[in-house]
Amino acid sequence: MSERPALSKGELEVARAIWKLGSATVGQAFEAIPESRRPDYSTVQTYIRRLEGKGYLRSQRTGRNKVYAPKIRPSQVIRETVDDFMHRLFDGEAIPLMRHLINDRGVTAEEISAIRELLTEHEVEEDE
Amino acid sequence: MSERPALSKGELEVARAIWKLGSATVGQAFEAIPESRRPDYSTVQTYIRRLEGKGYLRSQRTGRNKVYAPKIRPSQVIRETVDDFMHRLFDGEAIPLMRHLINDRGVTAEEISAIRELLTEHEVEEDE
DNA sequence: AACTTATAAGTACAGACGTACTCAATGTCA
DNA sequence: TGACATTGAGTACGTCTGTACTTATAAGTT
Repeated sequence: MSERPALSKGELEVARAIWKLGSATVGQAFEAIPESRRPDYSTVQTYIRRLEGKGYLRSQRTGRNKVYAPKIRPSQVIRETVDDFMHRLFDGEAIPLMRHLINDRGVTAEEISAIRELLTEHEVEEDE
Repeated sequence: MSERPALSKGELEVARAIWKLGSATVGQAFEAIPESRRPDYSTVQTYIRRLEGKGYLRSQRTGRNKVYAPKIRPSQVIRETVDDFMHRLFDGEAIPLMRHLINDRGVTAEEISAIRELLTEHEVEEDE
């Protein structure tokens, strides 16, 4: 089961940019990263190279360019990443994390309603 | 604000052990880590040394022993850690993370009720 | 007092990571 | 066609991290 090395922070940022675009060249990924956090072009290049090495992306040449796309579904990567995090900080249990999010942080009334809706939607889906 | 270096995985595991105990010697922290994940005693020692260096723990001698205790409130560290994570994976927004927890993972009916209760409790508190 | 054990303190070391420079090749526009 | 921009590929390098060994010392035990 999933023995890819985990994503580092920098790699994750870049991977997310590519996920959002669907697929992208280094330049496009670079542009897609918010300027405030954007590292050097060559750094992005390095992250992408490593991402491909780790098995998260695959590439395909188009003329002289290389287009990178997810090799593993982003949703799966996200799930694994959240799982790992939840294990490390909350013994793998969702409820304590939820409790933290709800209590130890300023949740607005709207957010509460939003969450309630999520719950209801989820229940309905489950019923089908 | 908070310019401590972040916790590494190994450091977090050990820090959590100490948090749970309130304060502890290296040996006690070592024992408190589930055997399955427990590294060498000296590794725990190293993590603790680094935790103190990073400013997360402080120590106090008791005879020939050293007792380590949190220098920063665990709740704060947890908040910062969750925040950082949320930023890196969900642009800092709680709702998408919640949505993920609720939808993209098997939430049981009981968990849903539990979450509803959390929400209600939170609202009540807020009203006081 | 000698032996064993726990703890402290220091050192080590490879691999991961953040970060970027260099150079070469290809494409574009004046 | 010559200069500039973009991209690819390779290289570099210090710090952080996981992981542990070693040495010294203080305590408790026989």
